[in-house]
Amino acid sequence: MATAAVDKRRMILDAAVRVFARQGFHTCRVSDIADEAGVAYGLVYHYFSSKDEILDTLFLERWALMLAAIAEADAAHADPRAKLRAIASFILESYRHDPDLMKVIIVEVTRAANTFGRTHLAQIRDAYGQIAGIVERAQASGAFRTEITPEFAALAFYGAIEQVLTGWIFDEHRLDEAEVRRVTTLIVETICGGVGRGGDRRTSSVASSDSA
Amino acid sequence: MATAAVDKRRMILDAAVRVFARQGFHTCRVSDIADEAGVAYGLVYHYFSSKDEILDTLFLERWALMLAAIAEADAAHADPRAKLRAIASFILESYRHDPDLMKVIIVEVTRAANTFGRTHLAQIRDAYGQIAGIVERAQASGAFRTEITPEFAALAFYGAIEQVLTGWIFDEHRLDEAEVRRVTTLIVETICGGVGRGGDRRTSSVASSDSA
DNA sequence: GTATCCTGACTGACGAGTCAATCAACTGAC
DNA sequence: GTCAGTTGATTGACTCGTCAGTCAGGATAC
Repeated sequence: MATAAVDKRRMILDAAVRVFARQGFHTCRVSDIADEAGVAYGLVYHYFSSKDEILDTLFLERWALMLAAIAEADAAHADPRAKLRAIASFILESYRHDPDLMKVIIVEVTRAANTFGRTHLAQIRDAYGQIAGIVERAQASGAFRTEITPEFAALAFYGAIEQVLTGWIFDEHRLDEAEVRRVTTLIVETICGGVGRGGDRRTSSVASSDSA
Repeated sequence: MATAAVDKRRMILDAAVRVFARQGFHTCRVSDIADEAGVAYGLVYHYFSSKDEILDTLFLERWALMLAAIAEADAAHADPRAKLRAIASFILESYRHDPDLMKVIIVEVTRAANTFGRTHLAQIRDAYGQIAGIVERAQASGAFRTEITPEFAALAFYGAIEQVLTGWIFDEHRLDEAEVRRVTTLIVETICGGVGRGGDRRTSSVASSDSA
């Protein structure tokens, strides 16, 4: 377990991020990853048992940070709006620091949990669940209105963020800190405040238009 | 161009939807599609020049309907909320009628927009643009508030819908008409009204917290 | 009779994963 | 301090299954 050994493993993972982002997981060859990492083909199989395991590792590493960030956002703030802001900010900062990695996570894993292991699906849903919990407690405390289910609010919140990132991903948009702040505000404002005018709220009409 | 010929082409496309949904585009073989369609392998290449072209065709067919539905929703209603409701309803109904097709569109095309033709990307963005246009005009007429940019509102709206569908896709959730109505209401209510309480609106704080 | 539909065996390329061999660092025996 | 022995890192040529796409020919319609 020499330092050099650890470095090579890391180099392969980092190279894989760049290659997956550039060519896509299915389209690229394992030899592309080895070449990008400046490492012999066989070494990839010394550290990973398969091409899939490389993607697995990248996702699990990143998602663990994500879950931790959500838990921390929940713990660090009292105001639910501040909690959501912290989560949105974390995800946008992740993209700012490593757009390739976020591209891989979103394009290859989040949307592809189909063919991939069901394990990832559980992890992803864990994140939604935590966000829903935040909303639920905000409703219980009276800070958020109860017409919208917590699970739905969580999906809309995460969905809005992912859609913004997806838009950026394909034309390799880079952000600065100011834009992260601006977009974070926009996301939280949209989900919490809505796009309609204040007087346009139809709180009572929700139940009536929802028959059966 | 006999009727039977048209039918075979259609049969291949329909079979491809089922196979792509079940196994994923990259994982499945062209022979799987031919088998599913009850047709000889070679016939697939009589009607389509490549495996990619099949997916292309499915996407373009569906997306044309999508764009038409958005245009119609815009034309048929005066109230912007009703317009958004019509669009959300159309997408959810599409899922209700053909979940496999929607799964393929969302999972395989969004994912492939990377390696796939930029044409699709333009088509997808066209839809966002139209939705943004609806929001923009609603703001001009005073129905929607102007703190949230139309482009952003469009992303959040579409993102929320896609996230809900993505959640359903992986556990093959089927809906009835009542649920379509219920979820449509939820989406429109979330995007237009927001999850926060009425008094929680921070209209003026948007500009102040957004430095630079 | 010819144009289009249809068949399925075949091919050629490609790429994931294997493996036998080399190298580098350390270990302990003398 | 050095040398055989051991363990793990590293290499890249090779194997072997897989599959997209071809093609030569048969069936069917008009």
